[in-house]
Amino acid sequence: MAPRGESHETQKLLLDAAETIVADQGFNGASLREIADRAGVNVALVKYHFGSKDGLVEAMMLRRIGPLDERRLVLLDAVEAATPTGPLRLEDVLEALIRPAVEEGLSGTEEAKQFMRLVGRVFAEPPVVMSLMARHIEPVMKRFDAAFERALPGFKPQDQAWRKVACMGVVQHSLLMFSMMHEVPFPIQFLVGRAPKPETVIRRLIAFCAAGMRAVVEEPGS
Amino acid sequence: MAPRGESHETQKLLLDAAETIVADQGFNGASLREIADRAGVNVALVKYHFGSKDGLVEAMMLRRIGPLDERRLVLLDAVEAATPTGPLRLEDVLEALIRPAVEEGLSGTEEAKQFMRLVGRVFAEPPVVMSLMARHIEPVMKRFDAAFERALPGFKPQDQAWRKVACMGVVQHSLLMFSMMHEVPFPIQFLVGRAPKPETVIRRLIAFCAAGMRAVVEEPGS
DNA sequence: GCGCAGTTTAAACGACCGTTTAAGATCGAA
DNA sequence: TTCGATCTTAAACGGTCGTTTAAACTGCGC
Repeated sequence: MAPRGESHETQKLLLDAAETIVADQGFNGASLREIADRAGVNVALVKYHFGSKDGLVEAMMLRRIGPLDERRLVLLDAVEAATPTGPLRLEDVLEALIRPAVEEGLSGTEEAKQFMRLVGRVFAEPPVVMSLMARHIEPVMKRFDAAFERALPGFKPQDQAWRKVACMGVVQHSLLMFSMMHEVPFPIQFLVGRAPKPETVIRRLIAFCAAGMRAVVEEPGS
Repeated sequence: MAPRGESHETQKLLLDAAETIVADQGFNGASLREIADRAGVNVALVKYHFGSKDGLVEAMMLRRIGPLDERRLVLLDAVEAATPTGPLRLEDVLEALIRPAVEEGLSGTEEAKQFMRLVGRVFAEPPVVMSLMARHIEPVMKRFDAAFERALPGFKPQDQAWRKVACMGVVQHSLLMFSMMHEVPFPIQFLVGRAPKPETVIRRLIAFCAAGMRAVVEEPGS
């Protein structure tokens, strides 16, 4: 079809198929034959274009992680530029963290939604997937650490840490639940109502996380 | 060794081994041969005692889910009994939800900790695992729904729903992070400090979730 | 002693896995 | 046309999977 140069078409077909199937069944559950079938290409092309299953999944994740983290940093840059000194508004920092993820997960292409599902369960994946994600998100998190310190002056670093973990849990779990709401075999009924608009979700998650991060923990002196 | 009657010993060995290995590698990644090896018994005994891999994992989960949910309901009963009418204290309801999970996940036996790791990633598992968990936790969640309505009167049901999802995300993700902190190959460095005591974690998560649940979301009128 | 149900064992079954091979197709360049 | 790099193909490789088989072992009632 398009022989000369690199056949980006076949690669794209494989990456798209991998996104759907890996998000659905996880790294171990997704087989190369199923991915290749969905892409409509031969299994051996995985080795040819990506070297191995690990290589395919790595390329699949890199294609999405980059733009997502970049958007987060662009938004964070804007927040920091608007307030060069003094405390940042906590809600603004949280929005830079949350908005790109929600927009990708709720109103992106079908493949982008699938990818956000995978992000929500990345800690369940083998080291190949997990460490790749961790490696790329670490410098972004360092930037947000500094921003949270400016937004919540007076909080000790270890207090920031667990609060940030809690926020990531809110975002990941909420996106995962929204993505699973539309699956037919989803057996949990305690999610009432229809899927809200992305802007609504963003406002809700920011409000929840901001209140949680500002929460004061009473000391055990009692 | 103990032939007559049912050989509960072999079953326990298999369940313990399955807990560790399934929590580590997920349902798809854990092989029966590895589980049987760790248990020190023959692979065929899985079929004999549990019928299949599905049966083994199902039995493994039921052994833990029951006591965990029971403790949650006992605590919730106490809260409701102490305040038969009028609004409940939100922190008390959250404690009934959070305390049993944190205590199991941070100070239980090694196998109990492993199980809580699995709970934190249950949404990434095949329907066998996922639907089983969902089926058993649903009636418990119904009870907590009613309790949250009493604790936050004036909130609409769909507002309760997403807030509860956010809380579950906080608890699951935090426990998962704590359990992964102690793994040597864990590549994420943004969790500073040592593992805190369970009581500290419980107070923190309750404070974070309570503040988040009370948070008011500004309406889009702007 | 023998029988017998409960339990354990080693070995094999077919299926699927990720990977590899070697040959073929397809085009632009010479 | 011939060459050669790029891309694709069908088929097979060794290995592991969950499952199954059939035979052995175990301890109690008879």
